[in-house]
Amino acid sequence: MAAHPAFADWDGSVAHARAMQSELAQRVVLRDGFPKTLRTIAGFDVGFEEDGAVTRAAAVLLDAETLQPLQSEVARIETVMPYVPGLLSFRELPALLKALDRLGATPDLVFVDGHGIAHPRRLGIAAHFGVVTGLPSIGVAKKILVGAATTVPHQMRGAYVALRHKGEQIGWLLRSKPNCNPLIVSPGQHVAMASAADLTMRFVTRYRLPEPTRLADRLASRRDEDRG
DNA sequence: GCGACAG
DNA sequence: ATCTTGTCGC
Repeated sequence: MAAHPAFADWDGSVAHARAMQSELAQRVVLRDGFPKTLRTIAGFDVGFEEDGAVTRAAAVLLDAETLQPLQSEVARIETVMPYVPGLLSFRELPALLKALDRLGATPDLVFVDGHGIAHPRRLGIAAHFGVVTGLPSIGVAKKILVGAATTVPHQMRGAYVALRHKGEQIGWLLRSKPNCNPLIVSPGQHVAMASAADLTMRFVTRYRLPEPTRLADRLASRRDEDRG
């Protein structure tokens, strides 16, 4: 099934995938582990072609200071698994890792479209990506998978409220843009809960999505009649 | 048992 | 995720 070494020991079953998530979740560290001054950051997202038969991942490297894109890569692989809520990383991570490979560079921080620890077993695709690569990561999703917030964030840009699940905070609902649905931001690897929202807002310009994820989104989807 | 369910 | 034009609201 999966062709990437990170999935070499997976027997292909849903049960084993869940067990692997629980084990990998133990390795997630919620402590800021990135340079004080970010040099480069990257955004990752996935899209599909050929009716889902082909998985296409996009990676965009940006200058953390100017937010200007420095490099863009698109990787394609044969789709390895259907979409199953909670097991998204087993479907999309192989392609994302290939895109990171093509990037060659080592960004100081990575943003992945999807959840970090805001997941049933605390291992959303951004957290999985971080544990496997060792890179600091943050998950930026558009919808909640699990958990709930007591209130909604104020309409002011940058406002946020906690997303909780089973007695613990698993992320934030962040109003990145006024009058737009809040983003669900959660730490992946080497990022503290308290820093996740700030770090994300740091890269939001005039759109709902932060630049890293927004640019990767355009490349992964077929909106920008593409390249690669 | 019944719904909810990232992309 | 993906198929797709116009339209309402800030």
